[in-house]
Amino acid sequence: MLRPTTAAEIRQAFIDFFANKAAHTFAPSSPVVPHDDPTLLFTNAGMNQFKDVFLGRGKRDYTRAVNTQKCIRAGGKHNDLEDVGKDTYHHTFFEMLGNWSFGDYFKDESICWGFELLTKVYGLDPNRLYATWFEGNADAGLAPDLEAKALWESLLPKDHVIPGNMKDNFWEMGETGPCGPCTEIHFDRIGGRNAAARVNSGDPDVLEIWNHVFIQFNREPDRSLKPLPAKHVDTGMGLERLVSVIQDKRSNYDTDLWTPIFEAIRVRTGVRAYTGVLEDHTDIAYRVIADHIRCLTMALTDGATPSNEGRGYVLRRILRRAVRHGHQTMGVRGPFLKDLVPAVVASLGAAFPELAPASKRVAKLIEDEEIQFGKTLERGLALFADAAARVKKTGGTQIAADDAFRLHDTSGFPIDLTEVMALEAGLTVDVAGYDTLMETARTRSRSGTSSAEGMHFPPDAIAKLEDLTIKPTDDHGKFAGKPTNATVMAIWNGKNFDDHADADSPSTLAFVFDKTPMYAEMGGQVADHGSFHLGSSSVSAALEITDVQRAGTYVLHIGRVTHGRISCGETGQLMLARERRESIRANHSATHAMNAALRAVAGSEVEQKGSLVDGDKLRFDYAAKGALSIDQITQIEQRVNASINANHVIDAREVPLATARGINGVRAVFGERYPDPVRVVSIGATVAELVAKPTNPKWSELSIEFCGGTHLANMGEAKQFVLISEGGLAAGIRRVFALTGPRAMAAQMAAQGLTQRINEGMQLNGDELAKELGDILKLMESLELGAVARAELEKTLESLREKAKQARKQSEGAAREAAVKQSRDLVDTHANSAAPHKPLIAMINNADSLALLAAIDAARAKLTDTAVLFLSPDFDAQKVAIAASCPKSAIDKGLKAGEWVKAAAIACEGAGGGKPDSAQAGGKNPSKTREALDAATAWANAKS
RNA sequence: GGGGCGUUAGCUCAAUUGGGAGAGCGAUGCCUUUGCAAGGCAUAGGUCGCCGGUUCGAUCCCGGCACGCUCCA
Repeated sequence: MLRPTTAAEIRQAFIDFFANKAAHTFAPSSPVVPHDDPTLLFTNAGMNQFKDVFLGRGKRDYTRAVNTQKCIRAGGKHNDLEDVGKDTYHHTFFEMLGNWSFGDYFKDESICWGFELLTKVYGLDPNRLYATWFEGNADAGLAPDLEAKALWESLLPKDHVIPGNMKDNFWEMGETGPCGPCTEIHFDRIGGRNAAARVNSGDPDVLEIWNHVFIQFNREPDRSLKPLPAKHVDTGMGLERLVSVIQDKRSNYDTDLWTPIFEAIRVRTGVRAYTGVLEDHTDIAYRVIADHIRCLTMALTDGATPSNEGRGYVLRRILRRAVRHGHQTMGVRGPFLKDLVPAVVASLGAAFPELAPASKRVAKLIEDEEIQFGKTLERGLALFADAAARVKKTGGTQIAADDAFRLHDTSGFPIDLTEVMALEAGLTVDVAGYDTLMETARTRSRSGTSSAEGMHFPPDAIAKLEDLTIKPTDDHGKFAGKPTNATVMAIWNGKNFDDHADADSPSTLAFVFDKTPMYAEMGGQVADHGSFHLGSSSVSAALEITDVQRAGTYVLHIGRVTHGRISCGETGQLMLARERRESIRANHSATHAMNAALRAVAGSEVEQKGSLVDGDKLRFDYAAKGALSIDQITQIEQRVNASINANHVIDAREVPLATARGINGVRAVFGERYPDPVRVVSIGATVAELVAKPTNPKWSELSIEFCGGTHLANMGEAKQFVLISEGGLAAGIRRVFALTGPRAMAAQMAAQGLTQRINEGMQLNGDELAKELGDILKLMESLELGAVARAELEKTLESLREKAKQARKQSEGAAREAAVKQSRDLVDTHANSAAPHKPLIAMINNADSLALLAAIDAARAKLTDTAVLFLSPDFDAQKVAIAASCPKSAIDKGLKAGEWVKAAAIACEGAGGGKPDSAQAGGKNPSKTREALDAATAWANAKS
């Protein structure tokens, strides 16, 4: 057999070896974005998709598996982001080859097959291989793994078999959970020597290539270890490293996994070719950009989007790092990463067929994000220029720490970027001060976090229930949801199991029953609420249930005992909150109908990204290019309501997965794994009809989804459907909210009422108009309204707004004119008086502060060298407006406007101030206007 | 989840002890020019994100909310 040499051949050889040789099932890589595990930022190990098996919560219909898993290590616990580019082997995205045994084979087969694959198939020299085994740990009560040691000594020279400690050779999944010893296979790139001492020493020429984990214990909450009944094998071998070893390259980046991508970068940017030098800036940029574009292409293909939080934020940072290296080192301007996507698809598209169809969408996402970053970059550059200018102005040479920090904190400029820019400007940066600020910001951010933990039900609790031979909860009644006689099987208080629970117990408890009619939170549908009662004629004890969760095969009913005592073994009646369930059903069925309508109206490329159905509303997220138009929203509503009016039948039934996938037009959520058989929910035809003729082209017009939720029997029960809002969630992702039933009808009524009010409002004038407009705007904010109705109302409101604005301007203008006219009369009289340079102090009627200022302006235009003070009482508002203006000659004599108005204001129980040449004030007692005039006169006289 | 920054004319942004909201570009009109490019003059355009509070007075201070950017976890 020919030795595999290219990366593609090496990958395929691994899969073929385990599939052909030892009957492993090829389990394709799960998405790099773990849609169903919120605790995980990205898929970061091959075992992620089998976590439920190791935890004892799930099963597969095979016991041996093999694949190459797409992994990302960036952000979160495993973060290799900062190291990428600096060395030969850190990557944000990489492939992990792995083989698994679920309670099937163990150490013997795992080690021997591994050795055979490496030496016989890949042709590695056994004399360059080293293996480590777990030496044991007395403190932890762990025996040495002599079995692994003996196996290796039968395969390798004895001095190539090395003991290892807890840190290197004992693997734990988390604080608690499955764990066990592991054995690592290392390879010496140099050869012809004994490199045992270099193993695990950080020498890049002696590297770990394959880790075999033997899961045989469960770490209990009390830190003790309990042997597992079913032992598992979990192995992982980084493809990029393996390829470098087989291709005899000293760096992962020198293999055929990277060279085509480097070439694409060279062509696009026009820089010199990659030379593989570690410290060289251009070569660093090559490595960073190549690594990051692989990571981005894969993550975006699998449904992630760059955003400002969570995994989306990690991706945004990765993209910006790549852009920065391109700009700074390679001198690229404008979006360029997007042009590298085809190179990644060409490189990995055969192994991961999902890449090619997504490539256009991915390139667009990347381009949008690059453009967006361009804007932020410009703002930051302006900030930096400002900071640098300030430094130079004061003759300094160092950018201040808080400037550097602000650049980082508000514009996302990493400190090293600021340093480079400072260097170019002939400056340095106060990095030590920056670090201090960074640390205080970090602690402040941390101190703000408060963790409120919900009901925790660890895997060992599930195991204990199994030990007590408690049967899985029978939840077949959840779709019918009828009151059910159920027996209490267990009561979990968050830490232990109790025999009974009393009303005076303050804590929230989780109850396990033998059967239940309640729906546990799943698939975007919230849990039922309900209650459990003991006693036949009168209720002797009651449990109020506010949450229902699944834990393995059990259903937890979470809530508190409201009176009496409930003990294990007792039987009572379990009922769910009927009305709430009804509206959840209506909302869920409407979600399906809307999904189909959305696809019909906005095009088949809209892809569901998630949904949430509760008793109040339905929420639906989907990937799409742009916003829905009002017209499209109208069409969607019409389609769903047409289905309601036609009273379409809704049917649900379990169907073998293969059959179900064959139904024309069936919809499945991106990245979701489905059980077999899978439950199919269809609207407009029964599942039996679908299965009878799966290829019928008519089906593509119906709503057919895989779904485990509760639904109506007929669409007519939803009564009415109204889409209330549509908006963007992140780039490329839209979110809509909608209502059904009574709430939908209420939204329509509200819209009608508002339309009428707006039309009637057009008859109003002046203050009444302004007040009505304010009331209407407030109502529009607080009411649930259809998106279409809202848009129409906004349009209608436009003219009302315009009218109110005109009315306001007109009344302001009229008041100003009246004030100005009075002012002119006063000025004429004053100018013709005996002492035209004496301060003019007078009262104006019906002038607010703005009109008063206009009156002052008018006076100043005529009496250029006379101080003027006007005031105007308003008895309705219980206010006195005061304003004054003083020419330079008066100010020189001490007649300052600010102090002048203050004197007048104090006399009418107010206050005020302003600049010497112009000032405003106000009084609170208009009946003292006379006193204010007198005070102003007296004060002015004292100054002249 | 928590922190920081921001939201001012159609666009890009100014505006400090809290005291009459500005520039540039764009728009409109007029002028200059054989025409173009351009130039000159003038004009319009603002609930200073929304709501509340403090104050005689809030774009500015305080609190809440919305949206955007950004950092930390």
